[in-house]
Amino acid sequence: MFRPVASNVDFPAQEEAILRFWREGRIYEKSLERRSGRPPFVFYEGPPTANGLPHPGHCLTRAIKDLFPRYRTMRGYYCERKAGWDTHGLPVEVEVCKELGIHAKEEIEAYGVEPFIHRCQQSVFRYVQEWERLTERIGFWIKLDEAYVTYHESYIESVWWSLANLFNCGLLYQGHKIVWWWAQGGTALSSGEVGQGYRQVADPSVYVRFPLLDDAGKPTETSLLVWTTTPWTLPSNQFAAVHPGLEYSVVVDEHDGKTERLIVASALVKEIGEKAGRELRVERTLYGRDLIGRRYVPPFDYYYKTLGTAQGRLRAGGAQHVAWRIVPAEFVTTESGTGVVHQAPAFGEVDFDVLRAEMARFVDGAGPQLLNAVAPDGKFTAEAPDYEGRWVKDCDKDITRDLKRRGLLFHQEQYLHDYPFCWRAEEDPLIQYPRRSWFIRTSQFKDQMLANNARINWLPEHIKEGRFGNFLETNVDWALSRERFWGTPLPIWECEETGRHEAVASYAELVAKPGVRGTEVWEAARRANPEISEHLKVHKPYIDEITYDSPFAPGARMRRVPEVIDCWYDSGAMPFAQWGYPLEGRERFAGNFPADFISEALDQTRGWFYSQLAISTLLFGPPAEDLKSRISDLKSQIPPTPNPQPLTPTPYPHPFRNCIVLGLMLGEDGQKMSKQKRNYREPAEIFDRYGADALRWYFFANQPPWTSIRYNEQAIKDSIPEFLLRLWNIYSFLVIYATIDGFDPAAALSGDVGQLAPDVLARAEGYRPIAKRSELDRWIASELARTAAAVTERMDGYDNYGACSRLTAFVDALSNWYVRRSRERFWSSELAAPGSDKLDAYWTLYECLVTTAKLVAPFVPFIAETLWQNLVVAVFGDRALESVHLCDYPTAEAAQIDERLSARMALVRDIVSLGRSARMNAKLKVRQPLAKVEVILAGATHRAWLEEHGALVREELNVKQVEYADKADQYVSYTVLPDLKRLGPRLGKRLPALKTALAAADAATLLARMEVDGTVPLELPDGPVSLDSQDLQVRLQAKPGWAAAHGPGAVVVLSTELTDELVAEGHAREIVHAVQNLRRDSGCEYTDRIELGLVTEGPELCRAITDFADYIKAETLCTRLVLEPLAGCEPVEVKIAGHALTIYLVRKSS
RNA sequence: GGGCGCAUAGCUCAGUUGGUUAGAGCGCAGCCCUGAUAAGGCUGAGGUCCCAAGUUCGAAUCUUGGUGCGCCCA
Repeated sequence: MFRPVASNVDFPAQEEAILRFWREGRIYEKSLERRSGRPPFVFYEGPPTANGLPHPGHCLTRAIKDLFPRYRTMRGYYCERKAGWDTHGLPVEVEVCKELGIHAKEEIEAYGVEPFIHRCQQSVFRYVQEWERLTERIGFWIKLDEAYVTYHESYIESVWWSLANLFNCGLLYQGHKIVWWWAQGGTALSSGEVGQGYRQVADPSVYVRFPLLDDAGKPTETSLLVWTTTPWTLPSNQFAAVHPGLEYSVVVDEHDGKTERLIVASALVKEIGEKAGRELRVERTLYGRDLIGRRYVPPFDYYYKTLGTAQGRLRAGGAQHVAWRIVPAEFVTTESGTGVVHQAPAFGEVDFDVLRAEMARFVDGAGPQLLNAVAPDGKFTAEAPDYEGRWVKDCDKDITRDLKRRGLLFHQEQYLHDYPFCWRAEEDPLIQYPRRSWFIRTSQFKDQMLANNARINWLPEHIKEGRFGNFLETNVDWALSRERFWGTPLPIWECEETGRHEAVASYAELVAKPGVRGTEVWEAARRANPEISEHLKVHKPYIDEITYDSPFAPGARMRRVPEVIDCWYDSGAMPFAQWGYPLEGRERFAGNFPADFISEALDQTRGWFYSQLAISTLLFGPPAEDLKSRISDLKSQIPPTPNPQPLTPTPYPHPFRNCIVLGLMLGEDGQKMSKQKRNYREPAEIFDRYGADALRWYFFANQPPWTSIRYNEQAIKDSIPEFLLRLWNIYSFLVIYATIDGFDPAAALSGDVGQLAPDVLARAEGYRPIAKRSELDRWIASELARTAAAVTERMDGYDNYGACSRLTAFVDALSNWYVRRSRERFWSSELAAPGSDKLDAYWTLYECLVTTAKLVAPFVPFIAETLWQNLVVAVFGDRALESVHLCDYPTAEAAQIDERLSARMALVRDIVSLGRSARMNAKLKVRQPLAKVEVILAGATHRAWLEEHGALVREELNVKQVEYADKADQYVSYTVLPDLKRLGPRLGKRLPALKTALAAADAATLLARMEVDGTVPLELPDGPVSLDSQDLQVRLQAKPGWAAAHGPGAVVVLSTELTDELVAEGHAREIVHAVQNLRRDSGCEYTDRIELGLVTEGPELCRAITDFADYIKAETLCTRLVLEPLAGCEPVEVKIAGHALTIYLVRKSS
């Protein structure tokens, strides 16, 4: 038999027990084994970093990542879930630095790269236990002990293989990148670090003349007026930028007896004149585009004197001067400055983009080169001899003075703005500075990435064209390298003599190189400390020690470049690197590419979503048209390696087909979740208080997953009574009565029952086909089938929210209509004999619960398992599947869907609800029986059926009689409304006229006509219209003066007339109610018998007691009822219908 | 400064190609049940759908502009 169900259920404790069961029973593994050989459903785990603690936001990610794989597994797919950890990157280094109390790069070097790396490796799993505990506790089934780890050798070698491929295809190149640079510390800062260091400062603001040249190259009287707040960048000036669409003015400036002409944006003429304290007269205007290409003289001639006349050949044909020209730029505005922007590409990212665009116009090598008169230590180089060796910011004053001396300074002032400083050395301003960096030529694959993106199913959809699509549109080459220590080493070796490069695809390939040396460093380290991880072999500093003979110059050595790579590349490579492909795992990779499903939060748009798409498109997509021939050439030149070349192109989309982009979770105060603010509760505590199912249901059922939600503990708590407890109560109800009645499905079914599918149940002794059971049973069976169909459809479309709302509605229907309406069937003294209505009720409720357990299993896996364990395993033992998660997801039994019955029952529920509403308005308690209700229906479709089911409504509304009428003009007024959705497209502008005509017409006449003819002609001002029955909707409204309530489909009118007998019955019910309260208060068991003495002065109450004595006795389990006091008890006085009633209650026995 | 998103009841959130009276849960008020009982149920009050303009026969929904908030980028 079923195990008894505790009345006060402790979900968290129960979940812990289920977790033990899953673990010990290897249920996850078995769920996979059952599906082996079935079509795969491929899931990729976006690797979290385990060097920080997980918070509730991570719970959402892990819950969603569990939901769909679980669902698909039940739907028959084979869905492996391999965990992964992201282990590289700056955050790890920062953590270690904190421990060591150091900051700067050279401090790390002083500490020693080798011990530093060891510490990094040891710290990456600092919180892995917390992560693993969270993962298991929330019910995320994923293979943690076979997790891929981005610092492992096999993973790194996969990454190397992919980079070598890109290198060999010419897609990896060295260039410059402008970074925020801490010159004193000699290191670049991440954007996060830069963001922390902004302060308001006053910088010099200078307006400088750049004299224009005429076509012959001779200086003119006209100058560009250029504005900058960094005078120290002027020696490295290369261009002046204007907006092509902006209007500029040539202004005449007369001062000190001189006349000169300046070019500034028209919008700024007045402001600049005011600053200088002079009247600037506009001579003429022109557009920015008219200026483009004009040459000028830069303020310093350090480079100009040698390169001033240099020209280069253009790709488009012809030649042009390489620098000191006016160039177009969209970013130029008139919000500050002059509208003409000084360009020093070495010291500004947008400036550098301008340079890059200019370079691209010239044939290779013929265009401008980057000019940079500043060394990495922030001091001028010998290229600016006047300032050599001085910190750039210290030179601002002298530079300004020099400009003034040479008559180039137009105006000077102080400018207050926000400028970043180093967060660890507050006095050091950061500068933008070019660093050499390795790039992936992603911009050449923009179209391919867009085509790939177009095929991905993004949820929500706007990500595709919005945030992600826009990001791809503005794609720039991926700056891959990092001048750091803890990361995947860039597998490129450089010839110390020629500077030529070679990429290495694996460790084996490296050590097989001719004349290889340096492997002994690692071996010695390993001997000295056998504890150190094998995987560190391919990391700095050991890998840097390995050199080999250069193939490019006899006698020269190949040495690794110093950089490591962006850790986003690591994670983006996981589709193949998680298997160690191609050295290992070729079949695993082939069988798991692309992914069917991934999900991460919105912040991964430019992170993991992009890195995966970019790497996959470059490696596995069809190559860019203009690269095709080049790549095949290159491929033929690639020396044979043990590794295969990229696969044949894989059709888009890859590497993922469906992606749910989760919203960000805010703290309870609407702020970002933050450890300092403590605006959230630790996940472990949530599990202990409410349980994982409550949290999961809150995530799945309260909103679509992509809405950014405010963490709301009350809402988590609420998912217990709203869903879990409601389901639990139904289950508890069944177990209580099944135990009393001895309902035992296992006794009725022999042999193996598997997952207790409908066909198996049908074999059970006493199980009648559903079609032969009562209407209520058929109704709930229909609801169950409809729910299964709807949930499946929604979940196939990755709509967990829609699926949950259907499940909620079903559980509500089961609890608040099926069980409530069936209670008497379970209580009846009838035996649960074969063919009996009682047995039908048991089988129906049992089947509903078993199927519901399966339906909710992916969402709330714990309660589903608990139900299955008791309803199935406890009785069938090993004749049934040992876990609900091994079952197939229920499919809708089409034969059991009865839409008409569902509609009818919905109508009954509406009518009952209306009746209650009417009672409430008339202040007639449900305990007061009424003689009659009249129900007026808007349509006759279900009337006959309803009339046969009067008992339902009678009981629910406590009335003696229900009458149906489809016309009842006395109670009801009719309104005939047009179906706008139907008529709108047909009538368009004539709709208002139609509405007026309908309002004016007599509804009853219209309806009568409709009944006879099927159509109604209507005369509108601009001609006649014919309406059919579907064009019109009838709305009923209760006329005032009746105890009535109206809804869309019906009006319910109460007969409020009370006979003496009805009143007496009402009183009797009140008395029963009072006695029952007293029974409870005096601690009676349900089965205790009592004796009652009821004493009252009120004649009506007396009559009620005498007339309904038997009823009162039966309801209250009373063996003796008298109208006088009883001894041996405390009398209790209550007031009923205005009269005092004294109750003497004596408890006898059970 | 740019991009993307969000704004609906006191709170947390739904609202399905524009359609008649905009929904749920919680909270609140009133009531019911007392054989699911340390539960459960019913009914009700509560909304200028952020503001403004536009498109349309009709706008919470589409367009434009604005305000506020969040995220990403600069």
